[in-house]
Amino acid sequence: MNEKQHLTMKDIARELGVSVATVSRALSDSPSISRERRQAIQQYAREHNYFPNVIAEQLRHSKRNPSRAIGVIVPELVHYYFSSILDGIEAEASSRGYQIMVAKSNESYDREVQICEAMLKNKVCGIIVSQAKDTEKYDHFEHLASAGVPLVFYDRICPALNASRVVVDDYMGTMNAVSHLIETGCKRIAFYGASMNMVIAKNRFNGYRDALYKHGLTLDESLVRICDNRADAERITPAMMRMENPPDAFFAVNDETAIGILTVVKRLGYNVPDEVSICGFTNGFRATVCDPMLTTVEQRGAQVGKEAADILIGLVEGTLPADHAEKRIVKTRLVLRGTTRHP
Amino acid sequence: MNEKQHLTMKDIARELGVSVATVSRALSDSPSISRERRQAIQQYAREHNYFPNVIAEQLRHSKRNPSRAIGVIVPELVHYYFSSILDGIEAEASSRGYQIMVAKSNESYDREVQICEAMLKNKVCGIIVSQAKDTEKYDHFEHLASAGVPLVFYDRICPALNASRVVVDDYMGTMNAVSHLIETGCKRIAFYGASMNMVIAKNRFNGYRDALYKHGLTLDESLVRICDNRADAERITPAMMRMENPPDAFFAVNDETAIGILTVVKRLGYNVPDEVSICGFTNGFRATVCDPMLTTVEQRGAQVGKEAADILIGLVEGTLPADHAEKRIVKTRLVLRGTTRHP
DNA sequence: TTGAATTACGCAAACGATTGCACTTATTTA
DNA sequence: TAAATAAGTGCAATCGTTTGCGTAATTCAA
Repeated sequence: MNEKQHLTMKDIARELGVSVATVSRALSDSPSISRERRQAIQQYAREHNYFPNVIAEQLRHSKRNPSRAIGVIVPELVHYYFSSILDGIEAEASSRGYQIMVAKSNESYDREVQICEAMLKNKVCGIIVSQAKDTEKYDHFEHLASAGVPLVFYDRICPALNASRVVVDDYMGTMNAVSHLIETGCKRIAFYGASMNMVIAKNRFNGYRDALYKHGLTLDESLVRICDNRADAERITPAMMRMENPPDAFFAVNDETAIGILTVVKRLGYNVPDEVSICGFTNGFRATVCDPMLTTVEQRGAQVGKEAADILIGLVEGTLPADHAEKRIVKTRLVLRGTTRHP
Repeated sequence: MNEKQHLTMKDIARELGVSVATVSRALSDSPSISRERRQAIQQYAREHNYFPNVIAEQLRHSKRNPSRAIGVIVPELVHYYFSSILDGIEAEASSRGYQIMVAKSNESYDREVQICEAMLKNKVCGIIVSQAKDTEKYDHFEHLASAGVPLVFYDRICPALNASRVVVDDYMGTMNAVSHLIETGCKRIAFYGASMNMVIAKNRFNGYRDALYKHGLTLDESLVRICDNRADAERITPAMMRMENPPDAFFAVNDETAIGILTVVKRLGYNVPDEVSICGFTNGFRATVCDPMLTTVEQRGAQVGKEAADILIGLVEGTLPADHAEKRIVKTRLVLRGTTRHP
């Protein structure tokens, strides 16, 4: 019933009394095989549902043709932004005939190194990666690069490496969002961001700062906090609101944090958005679930993934020169909802 | 700088003036090679960071050793439950030395067939799959099975095929949830479920029905609706509440739908949970974001994924007999929050 | 009829690794 | 001293394909 052994060209050749070479050529529709034989062989193959052994094909072609598997390293899987990116990568890859091999770094440097090794062994044709928070050494990436495996960074890029990358426009995204808060009457805007050693965190902070300056406001350090998750937001926000001159708006580095702020602010009896405005960053599932719904900066993960895959495939197929570092920036979009006032 | 060409055994052999066979044996630490040579070869390999070409290894071993890549087919990626499952699969797979190859069916039968083909070509050692909603033929799965590729279904199983599977206990999960609604005083409980041609939808409905019966309530068909997303929920719920004898509770097939109900019910001025109770199914991101937070049945996607990977690897490695159909059921857990009353 | 051109195929080497077998030395035993 | 044993290597086939080259059979032109 279940004939484990796949049919090979050799089998077909034996059965039809021709050589393996003839079978190979017939199946690739080479004109150097007579029409009748070609058709006979193709028909036999079809009827016995032959399909080529890619392993062998790849081995034969390893010099010229790379594999068609793209390695994707993602810090987390159960995460709106990252799964959107994965979705974008998968869509682009599959539409261009590539498969994706996915591994989760769990934000750990060691795991990241392991994964690179495994992917290299599995002969991926290239790797799309967002660095783990943990990662401060780049030797594993350099090693890949010198082994000729194209690398594309997304989200958390590696500033020390001049590699291809696609990021969202954190600076402008934040700048626009904070400008919107100011333009709807907010004067004291708090900023909850991630630790500044990540490039994206710094860019968002700069966008915040410059939006304030642009509108003639001053930066009050007491309104700036390191905070990028809900639990921390719920912990530190009450104190923030107890200040003698509390904020009238919050910009949070992601939706999750914004929701934490919203929860606390509502519990403390403030009206959102009239007394306190809140703006997040991501536009994930959560944004339309809370009450009022969250104004937030849409991060367009699927687009990021698509661009990353596009660059990688370009690098693999030689459309882009191998030594070229392609850098793309995906524009964000401010989505206005109920946690901010409207002009 | 960037020497594309990987170092092969042949290179090492040439450089050290020995045969390829000797290199192979030395690297596998065979005692039949003299200690000095063995060490010299190993050192040379290490210094020039040689690593074996898996393609070639696999070709050589294709008879005995399957590959270590697991194919995973998922209907959607940007989805809490499915990304949780993916997370569980990835964790189990990577801890046991396997990679995962992911593809998204987009709920389309045609795409599903394509993917199966691609995965077969890429010589995955087995496939973990949730059927697309669309799928009603199973030939592609049977084809895989007869090619000797182990198959494990999760979530949406294929009832016509006696294959391994892991599902959550939809029946008991729903039964317990509806019982909880009844025990906290609800008498008219509406049911929003998916189309009954999916097994999981039917199981959930049966759980609902039996919970009613068990508590001496009767099933009112006018309270049962086909509805599994937020937009539909927001569309049909107002009419539901305008009935002369409106429901005092809702059970929804997923959190998203439950949120839709919650939004409408709150807007209509009902108090949740005092006048109307709501229970969802999933326990995803949304559940803790809405106000009040959602009582829901936790679906434990990561556990489902882990079990599925465990079965598949068992099948691949022969721990489980190849013809055996292992069926596992993951217990759900009712998470009580603010949208239902507490005893 | 003969040489050239064309057609249709097979041979065999490659891709990179593994492994049974044979072979050369060196060492031991009788 | 001859023969048996052991230790250390190499040869060559193999996994399933692809492909340059050679060659037999056929056709064509002169």
